[in-house]
Amino acid sequence: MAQAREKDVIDIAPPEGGKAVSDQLVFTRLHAAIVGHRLKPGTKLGEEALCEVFGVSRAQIRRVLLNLAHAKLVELRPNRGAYVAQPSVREARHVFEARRAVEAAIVERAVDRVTEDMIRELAEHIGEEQAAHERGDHSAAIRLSGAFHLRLARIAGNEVLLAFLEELVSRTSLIIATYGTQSVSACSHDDHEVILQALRAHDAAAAVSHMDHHLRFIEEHLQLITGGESDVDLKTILSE
Amino acid sequence: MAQAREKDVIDIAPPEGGKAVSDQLVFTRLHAAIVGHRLKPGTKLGEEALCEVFGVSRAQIRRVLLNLAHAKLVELRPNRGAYVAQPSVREARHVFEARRAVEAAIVERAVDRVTEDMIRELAEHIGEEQAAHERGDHSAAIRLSGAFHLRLARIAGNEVLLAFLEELVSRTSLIIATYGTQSVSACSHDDHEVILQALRAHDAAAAVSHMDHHLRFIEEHLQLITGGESDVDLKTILSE
DNA sequence: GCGGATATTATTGTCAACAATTTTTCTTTC
DNA sequence: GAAAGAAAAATTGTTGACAATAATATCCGC
Repeated sequence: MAQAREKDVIDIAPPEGGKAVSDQLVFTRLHAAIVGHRLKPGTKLGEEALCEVFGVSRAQIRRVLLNLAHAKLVELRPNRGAYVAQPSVREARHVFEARRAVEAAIVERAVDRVTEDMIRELAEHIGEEQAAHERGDHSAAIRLSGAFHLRLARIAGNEVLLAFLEELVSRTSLIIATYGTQSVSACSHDDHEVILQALRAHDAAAAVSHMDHHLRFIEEHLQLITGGESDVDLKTILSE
Repeated sequence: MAQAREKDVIDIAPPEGGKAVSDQLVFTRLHAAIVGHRLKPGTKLGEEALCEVFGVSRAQIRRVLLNLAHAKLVELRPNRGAYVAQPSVREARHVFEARRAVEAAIVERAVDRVTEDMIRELAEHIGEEQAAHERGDHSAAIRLSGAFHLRLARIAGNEVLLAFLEELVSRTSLIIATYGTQSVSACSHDDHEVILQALRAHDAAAAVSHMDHHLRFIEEHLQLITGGESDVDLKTILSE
């Protein structure tokens, strides 16, 4: 009887299918932790540990880790476990190059589709970004900066490009965690304002150009010195 | 003793971990079957059936289906099973729009990096395409056509853009399976030749333009009439 | 004979125990 | 005391049984 009551309580507690939601939830939490620089690149993600943290089965954790690996945020080493990915310099450059291409396409389409309401919302968003920055909330600043780009992608109205950008924004955040200096997130926060101006003027060429410069600026302020993975070089050098 | 010997033999037989390979192999086989139009959109992919076909466990099939779902070739309906995806008209248009953006970026970079050897290989490839086409080998023609675009992506030298295009090419093939007419693969097969000419001349603007027209041409020859999912429309209409 | 409710079957989803592999710890030897 | 080797512990990978859900068949009343 006491059991029956307890079961009822449990049934009420999670309003929607307790299991499927849970899968998404674990993913989101880990995703946020990695993208928010709380889980640093290279950190081991032991299955048992994650099971205890989230109170779920290993099978579920395993599925989520597979999804995170697909998002390139986690690296799965066979028989060795899951680790927060450590993007190489090469990979970082490719991500930025791809981002410039994808965001150029997005901005071009956004210029055509943006409305007055959207511009108002974007301006508001930039306000939040600056607020987070002024109060020194790094974590929020990173998140909001990415969110701005994703808003443009939604305005562009192409779900495939949006999905691509979601992946690229997340990976960018991981790249910044790996190679970023303090200055990175500190600078460039009114680049968004300039882009918004071009959008307001429906000037596609200017918008694309500003976006391109914005992304190049961020990339240039990373420590992407080739040969960062010196131990690998040493190995190949010493083996002959 | 006999066991030890047998173990050695086994260690030699499959050069690389028999299990991990198997995972990849099942994925590749299913991927090829879907992209090659042998498994039509909407086909149910029962777990038990796949287990028998490939002689593997359900857990493995499950993992592979998750990967195929991530590649957007399979749709996983909770508690209902896995089905070959049926891209909507909207989705198809977004895929083509994204492809134009991604391939423009790829071609721009390929123009700068292409060498004489590569141009020779591409010309050879186009020859194979035409040969497959002339002998009426539809399946090979589709595959080779996609492969041509992926070759350009490899020449462009950006692994992220390559991964994006791999996804888009596969999805395009599924879109053609869903909305394609006979004419689609029949036409446009010397568009590749024109693109190659622009590459040979290192004319970025021309290459991008030709690629754009090539992709638009394919898209236009699909039956992407909006409202193709008429049953959905009926439902919403009749419910009020 | 037809529509609806119920029982049966088949299929998907989950879990816990077991096997295989890697990492760590503890000897042993020089 | 350090290096190599072996035993132990911890962790990942796999399998098969069980639970939950959806699809199908059967039965009953009209």
